[in-house]
Amino acid sequence: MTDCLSCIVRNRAICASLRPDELLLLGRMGRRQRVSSGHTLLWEGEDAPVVANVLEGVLKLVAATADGREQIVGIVFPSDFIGRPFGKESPYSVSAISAAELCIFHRDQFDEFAADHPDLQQKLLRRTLGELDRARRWMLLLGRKSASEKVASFLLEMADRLSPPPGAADTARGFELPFGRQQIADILGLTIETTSRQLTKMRADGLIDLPSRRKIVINDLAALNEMAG
Amino acid sequence: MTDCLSCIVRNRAICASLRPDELLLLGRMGRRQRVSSGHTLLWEGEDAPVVANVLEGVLKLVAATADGREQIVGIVFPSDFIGRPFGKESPYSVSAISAAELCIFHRDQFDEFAADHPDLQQKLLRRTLGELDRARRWMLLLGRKSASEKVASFLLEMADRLSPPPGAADTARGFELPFGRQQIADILGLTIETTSRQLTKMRADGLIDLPSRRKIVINDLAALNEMAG
DNA sequence: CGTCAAATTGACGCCGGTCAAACCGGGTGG
DNA sequence: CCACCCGGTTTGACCGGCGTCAATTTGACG
Repeated sequence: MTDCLSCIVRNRAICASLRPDELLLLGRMGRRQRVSSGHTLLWEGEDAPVVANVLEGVLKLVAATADGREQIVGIVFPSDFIGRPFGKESPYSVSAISAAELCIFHRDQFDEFAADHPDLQQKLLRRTLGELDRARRWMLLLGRKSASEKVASFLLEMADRLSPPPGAADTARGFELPFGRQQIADILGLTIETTSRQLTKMRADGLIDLPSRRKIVINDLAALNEMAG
Repeated sequence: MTDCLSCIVRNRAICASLRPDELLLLGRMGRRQRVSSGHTLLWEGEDAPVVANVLEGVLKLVAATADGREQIVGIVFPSDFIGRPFGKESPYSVSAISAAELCIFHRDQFDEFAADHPDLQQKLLRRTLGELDRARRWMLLLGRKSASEKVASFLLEMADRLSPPPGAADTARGFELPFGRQQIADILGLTIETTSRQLTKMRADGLIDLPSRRKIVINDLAALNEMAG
């Protein structure tokens, strides 16, 4: 049985709204599962029988055109929720981009449980409203920003979401992306070449350092903010 | 006092979840308001003290860059809900693009009411999840589709959302857009010139007719679907 | 040190943006 | 009824940013 009380995301996931006895009930419905990097949980357009909380790792939500062009439409971090309550099929696919651990529920069981627990449903509503806001800000980026503005905006958002908490051991500024270049391109609606060129130019201009393939160090936050448009 | 029982959107708006006595309570909190085309209800980044149901008319949600480029990030039709429950400021502005009638609530009063009415909150959650799905499909369009694919996708979506119900009086195929060319461009992340050129080309190719500035008649649905990518 | 995928760099072309001019339709006033 | 006006739209000419294709370099790992 799943031990929810000691769960790493106990206080951050939607479960935080539940009392211990309710948590026990939900825990009985859930099942922990490890998935390896690259594994696809839900397929675009297919029936989506499960929802889940993310305990560890990072996943991407991907929409694709008929001829295979891909756009990443969401990034899922630990304590985030995935799947589509109250809907049969997923409008995008969900894949792990790192090894991940999930807490999985059958969708209809979860829906039923949620209907009986308004606080859980409110947490889910708050989260969904936040995701919607984020998606809409991203639409501005995709529709109206230039390549350099896109990359600058991306770095700022990632610095915000990924920077280690201020008191962390590594005093080294900077953060490690969970993405490769192609995935950054798929997030920004660019090609991998354009993405790479923009990053190289920013390094040449001294705005950032790129100490390894996936590490980013921001040298000039103000200039980056300016550039983000 | 607002008479909710006879409201035009009684059965389609989130209020549909309420019993007559609950509706009476909510009705006391609400206030009907007409706004004229062009009026902006909420400003991007400013405090958003109200939420509302749309009874009549069409509104747009707009995000903008510092230098004035605009992207429409949502379109709001009758029975849709606007505003940001559980959040102080609006991440985008909301403006009427036709004369409109709204049913307005103070945000914190509404939040409180919603917390006590799980069915209302569930309706709101379902709606928000639907909006999120729509926003994400639009991200694919903005990030990865060509101008012709964008315009074709737009026409199909509008045909779907705006076509008169099958048994309507006007047997004339087609529909009337609530947008001008500039607004279509702002929806698609294009310029007005590119949008205009694509529409003209589609007419030249016989895919559509443009009987007046805002009317669209689709002649070849299959070809349009093909073109949408 | 060898291997291989990922990333970078370069050369080139095209789609869609920019700027400018012409056109259209609907409303107003003579 | 018609001339005029004016915002919205269309059309044209031009050009630059970003995509495409291809070659090279890098760095992680055995």
